[in-house]
This record gives sequence, structure tokens and C-alpha cells, in this order.
Amino acid sequence: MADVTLTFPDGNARAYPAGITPAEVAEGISKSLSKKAISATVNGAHWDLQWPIDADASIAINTLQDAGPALELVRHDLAHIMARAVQDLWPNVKVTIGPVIANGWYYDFDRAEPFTPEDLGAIEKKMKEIINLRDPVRTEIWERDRAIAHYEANNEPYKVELIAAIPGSEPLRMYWHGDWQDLCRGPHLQHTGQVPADAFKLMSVAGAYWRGDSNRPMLQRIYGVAFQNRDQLKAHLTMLEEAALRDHRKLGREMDLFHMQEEAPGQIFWHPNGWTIYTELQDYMRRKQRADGYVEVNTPQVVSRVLWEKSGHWDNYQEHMFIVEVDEEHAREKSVNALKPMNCPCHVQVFNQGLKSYRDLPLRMAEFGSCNRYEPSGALHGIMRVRGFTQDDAHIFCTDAQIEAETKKFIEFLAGIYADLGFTDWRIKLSTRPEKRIGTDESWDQTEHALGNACKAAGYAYEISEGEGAFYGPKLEFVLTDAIGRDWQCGTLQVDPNLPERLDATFIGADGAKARPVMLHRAVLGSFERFIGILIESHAGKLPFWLAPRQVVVAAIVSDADDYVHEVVALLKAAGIRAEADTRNEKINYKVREHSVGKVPVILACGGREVEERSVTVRRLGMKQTATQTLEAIVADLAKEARAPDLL
RNA sequence: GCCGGUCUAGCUCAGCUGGUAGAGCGCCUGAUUUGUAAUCAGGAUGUCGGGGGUUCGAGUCCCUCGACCGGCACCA
Repeated sequence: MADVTLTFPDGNARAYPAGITPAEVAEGISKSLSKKAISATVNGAHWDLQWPIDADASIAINTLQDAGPALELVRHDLAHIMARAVQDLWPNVKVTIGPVIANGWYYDFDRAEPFTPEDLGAIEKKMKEIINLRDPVRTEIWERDRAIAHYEANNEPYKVELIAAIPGSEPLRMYWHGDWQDLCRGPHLQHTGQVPADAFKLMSVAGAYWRGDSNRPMLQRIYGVAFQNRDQLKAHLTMLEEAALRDHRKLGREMDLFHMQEEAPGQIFWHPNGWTIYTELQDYMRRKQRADGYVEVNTPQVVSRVLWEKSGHWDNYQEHMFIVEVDEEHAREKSVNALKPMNCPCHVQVFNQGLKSYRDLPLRMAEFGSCNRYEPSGALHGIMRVRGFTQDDAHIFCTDAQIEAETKKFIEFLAGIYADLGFTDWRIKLSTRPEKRIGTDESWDQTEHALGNACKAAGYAYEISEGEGAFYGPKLEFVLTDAIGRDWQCGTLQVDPNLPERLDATFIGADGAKARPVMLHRAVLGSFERFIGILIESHAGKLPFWLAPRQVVVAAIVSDADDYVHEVVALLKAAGIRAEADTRNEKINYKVREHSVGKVPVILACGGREVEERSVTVRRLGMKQTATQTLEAIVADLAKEARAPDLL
């Protein structure tokens, strides 16, 4: 048999008989390595210790100490161990798939009865038993027919369907954990005992559609998290607890920002504190947009069905629209209208007034547009996914040739705003042509390239979201994450040649002929509601001074200071600062605690000494130490701090 | 929309197998004049998410509707 040359990470190379497995290689190196080994990295690929190597390759033996392979394998093996535990406990449960995800894994089961929290405890216990068995993992490649016959015999229809979906060219690999078998592409650990039994936890059960298709059966998905050791697991759980404290729904209540109630699901009752954030942000955005060459418009909320039919929304988006039927007193016919779910058709109406020249393009038309969408009930989420919201929307009417430059300009605009608002950690996704689409492949090629190039030109990397574009054009999504790491699309830019066509938007070109503009739908924040939710979570409620709803509380230490406190508040207000007095009959400790919990950035305490000196003692949120400043100095300082970043 | 869970005072939560609702914080009243994360004492909290049913009796059991939470699907 021919030899293969394997090159180790230290550069040494050795010849082995072809077909040697990494397990055998490890054994040849040392007994202890062979015991500790979990997998190999062969030519950069993650390789099972049992898979033969048939050609020259680089090789590294991985152990549980190697975070990348260890986390992947531990989580993957746990998915199998969990499935085995479930089938041990309930033999009738059918297994489906169980991939590794961020921090852990899930596995989807088909079972008539729901899994209860107690069941999760029982499953976890059973999993620990399986781990303690230290059952060897073995693998074989099977013929398709045999695999299908096997799963049919075992009444596992989902597995049969999975096999049917695997391309015929790919080998079918079976894995065993002890006697329990699963179809799996691997790799896996050597034996179940290599899983750290104290570093995983089953987290939750949730419904999930088979193959992600809402027309197919709903399965039960059990989520688990796993790490290399117990401390990492504990750290993760602690992180989750802390993240829960940053939840905007909790902070919204605690900081008295807004509330929602049954009578208006998915809509927000903004309280004075929350509305202050909203209006500050809106004022800031308005200034930024003006400075960046946008004109601002405002368009109707309730618009006749006639326009929605022309725009195509009536056919394609009706189920998400709030339909309003108006029975006018003297009208013979009811008029059917809809609350606008988006602003674009109305903006085209504004564009269409009067003749537009190529000299008017690009025309950047902005609106803080209030939209209502009948979102599915299960999609609602705090103030981040709602049925009534306001977009910082704009449509850029331009020519094809202007798309790339306008996109680049927009990305830079957005990046500046995100930076002002304290976001450094955001991503761009480029969503490309979906299966169901209009337009030629050439035009898709062009616009997809234009968006990608604009990202590059602006200096930002992007991920591709294959097939996620709108039916009329590709889009960029600007994604931020919430407290517990869920992704939210905030900013967006979508190329749309369709709506100008449908609503007959034209301009007179340089050649004197009518031409069709393209529209770029774009938003920076996305919606004020979602963005404020993210903003609250990312700052854990401690908003930057200019956005803080309550900026300063002036607290009296003794009631003799009350008059002075009111004087200080008046001076601060005159300087444009949101200040209030706290002259309640309470100790300063009490007031400091209460306003700190309330995330007020600055507390100014006034006692006899301050009255005497005409000073204040400043305590900033999150800082223990205090400093005494003169009244003039603190008013000047805070007035400066209160300026929005674009006014600095 | 789908699967599962939850809904008790303003907030956070307790209330066992059905016997007629409680705590802490907050709120109100009074005392206290206080120096940087909860001063003390007293007082009132409520259609137990809505509706219907079973029962002598329902916060508790059943049905139904709704909202919310976690996922999934959706996210022109």
C-alpha cells in the first residue's frame, strides 16, 4: 500500500500507510495524546479520528483544550446524546435534526405530548448517565438503500426524508453512540465520556417547523448550551442573567419610558421620559438629514385602496395592512382605505407632482413616516417589533448610474450616526436575488455589484444573504444586536426599479426624453421604536447625557436648602438642561439610590455648605466619588454636555 | 399565524390536593432635618387577564377568548 506524508504543526513530516486514521497517528505519538484526542484538523478540515487519510496532508490532533474543535464536537455530541436520552426515555419519539448553534445546540423531535420543564430535568439526568457510560463512538458509511430501509423499519420518516435530500454523490455516514444510531456527517468524539458532564444545560423547549416550513408539521425543539468546562457554563449563565437586566421592556417600566396594553397590541404609549428620548433622537436625525442633502416631506396616513392597487401592495401585502372602511354619511359607496404600511407610494406621488429634470436627481426625499403593519401576533416583541411605528424613511430618486455613489454616501452617513449613538458593533448584510423576482439577470448583476462596491468603497465588509433580496431588487441590511445577542435589522437600503415603473415616475433626461428613475428605499435607524429599544439595551438604560430623559436631579440634603435647590434647577433649565428638584423629606442616601436606579446621569446634592458657598456636590451615575463645583461651573459644564453630538 | 408557557395590589412575587387573598417595595399619613445606593411608625391597596361552565363553594378544576414571554414561520 502506498504511503502518505503527514505534516505536523511543528513542521515535522512523517510517512504513514495510506488509509491511516488520526486515531492511529495519535497513538503512534503517545498514549496520553491518544487518550486526550478528540478530533484532527486535516488540511484545515475538521476530521474525525476514525476517518482514514488517503493523501498527503497537514494534520493536527485536537484535544478538549482546543476551543474551536472542542466546542463544536462537545456540542455536536451532546445533540446526539440528548436525542439518545430522549429516545431512551420515550422510545416512540421520532428524531429529526440537531445542529450546533451559537453557544450550544438544539435537536428537533416529533412527539405527541409536549416536553415539560420536568422532562428537561429528566433528560439532563439521562444524558449524564450516558456520558458516564463512556460509550465508544463509531462510524460507518452506508449504502442509501440500506439506510432508507433501516429508517423505514425503525419508523423514522424524517430521517428517510433527510436521506432523500442528500445528493447521491455524497456518502451517507452513520454514527453510533453505544447502541444508539444516527445519520450524521460527523465528526464526533471518541467516546461519550469526553463530554464534560458539568458544562452543559438544557435551556428551553420551543416549537419549530419541520424543515423550516410553516406548512409542515411542528416539531418540538430542545435547546441546550455547552462549554469546555463548568466555569465557562456558569459565566454564560451569569451573562444571560445580566442581559435580562438590560431588557428594554424591563428598563422601559423602571425608567417610566413607555407602556403597552391589551387594547392596542403592538403599539406604544410613550410616557414623557420615553418621548423625550424619541424627540431628541428625531431632532438629531432631522438636523443630520438636512445637512446631508435631504428634503423632508409628510404624507397621509389613510390612503385609498386605489393607490395600493397601483403600487401592488393590495395584491402582495394586504394581509399585513390595517384596512379602514369609511362609510361617509352622504356617500353611496363605502371607500376602502388602508393605513399606510410604508411611505414609498406616497413619496412617488410627491415626486410625480410637476415635471422633474435629470438636474433634480438624485432627489433625496425624507419623512418620519408613521406606518402601521398588521404583524403576526407571534412576531411582536416589546417595542422592537410592533404594529405602529415611525421610520426615519427616505427615498432617493436617482439614475442607475447614481446608485453606487448614493449608496456609498448613505453608508457613510449611517456609519457616522451609529458612531454618534455609541454603536461600533454593527454588520452589513447584502441580500441578493431571490428565486421569485422580476427584472433581468443583467440588471441584478449590476445592482448587486453596485451595492457591494459601495460597501467596499466606504470601507465596510459585508456578508451575503443569499436569495434574501426583495423581489424587485437587492438590499443592504444594517444589523445591530440586542442584549441577549438577537439580531435586528435597523438600517436598510433597497434598490427598487419596480415602484417607479408601477406608479409611473419619470424625469426628463439630458436628451430631452422621458426616463424612469430608480428608487433607493433607505433608513438609518429603521424605526424609532426598534432603534430606541436597541439603544436602551446597549446602554443598559444609561443613555448618553444628551439623550437621557432626566438629565439632572438636584437633591436637597436638608430642607433649609430647598429654596437654593429650586434656584439651581431654574438655572439649569434656563441653560436647556432637563433638571428637576428632589426636596422630599428623605435622606440623601435614599435619593441617591432612587435616582441611580432610575439611571439619572447627574445628581447634584445641596446641603448647608453648598447653600453657603453657592456650589453643588456632583455625583455621576456609576461613580462613587463626588466633587463640589461652583454653580456657574456646573451649569456651563452640563450645558456643554447636553449638546447632541452633531452640535459639538 | 404555529408550538409551549405565563397572566394574583402600581412593581416583584407567595397562595399545598377547591373553603372565600398575602409579603416586600412603592403609595398615603405622621415623626425625623438627614452628607452620597433603602430612617422609623401607622394606613389603604385587588372585578385573582375577560367571558362561560362544573360545584354548596373556584385564584385553584374544565371550556373559550385575549394579551404577554420563549422559539418557529413571517419581516414589502
